[in-house]
Amino acid sequence: MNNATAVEALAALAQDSRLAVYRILVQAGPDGLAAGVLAERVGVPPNTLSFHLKTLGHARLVATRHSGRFVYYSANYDAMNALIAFLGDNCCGGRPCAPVVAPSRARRQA
Amino acid sequence: MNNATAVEALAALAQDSRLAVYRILVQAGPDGLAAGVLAERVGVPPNTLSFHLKTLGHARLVATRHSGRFVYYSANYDAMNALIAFLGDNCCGGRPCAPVVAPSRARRQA
DNA sequence: TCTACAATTCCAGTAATATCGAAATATGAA
DNA sequence: TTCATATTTCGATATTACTGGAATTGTAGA
Repeated sequence: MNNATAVEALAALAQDSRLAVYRILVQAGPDGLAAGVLAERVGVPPNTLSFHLKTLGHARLVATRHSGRFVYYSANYDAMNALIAFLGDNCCGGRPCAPVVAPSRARRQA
Repeated sequence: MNNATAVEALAALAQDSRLAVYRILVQAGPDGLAAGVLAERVGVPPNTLSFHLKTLGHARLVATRHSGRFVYYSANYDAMNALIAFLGDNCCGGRPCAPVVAPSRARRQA
């Protein structure tokens, strides 16, 4: 993870519809949801959502799986964990501190 | 934390100079750094950085402390932890899952 | 008070992003 | 093949964001 990659991921999430989609996918789990279902749930036209899904995909925050006419989108958990680790990297210069932002041991192992 | 607040925080971080500043402040710890020091480290004019610091401040990601002619900026760790919790909320519908994005027990207690 | 310095605000130009109608692509069913 | 559905691409417009020079505010020291 580097600055540019992190900016791309953060920018992908920094939009109403895209953040809503991402959270729905995190809650939906590994199987994901079809593009049309997401469009209806978020309340935007399918073409507009397609644009946003492309943005999330290019940032590697979501993955796609094709099944017949449907395209299922799912959250990429590894990308989020890497982003969180990057944001909290070397928190407080490595000294022990109460307000830790660094990933927990469990998270790093995931 | 709600969608709009999270979007504002993510948008604040989704910019090269601002992300660089934020990470420097996370590593600097609670004492923070003066605006001028940040401008020099990031390599942008003071007025441009001031604009970016205002954006980070409005998103509550950084706090300010005045001391004489200097203004010290520091990272707001609570805001980041709240954002991370929001992003991983109800991961996989609450079912136990390997790729957890939800905050660790230690993080929630911080 | 006068000067120096830190930081911010103002302003204008430029660039990037969001939106959605219409058209195109692709798969499945009749 | 023909039709219906799912999704994406195209194109044009509107909105928002980034940048940095110049001017301003505020504090400290001579």
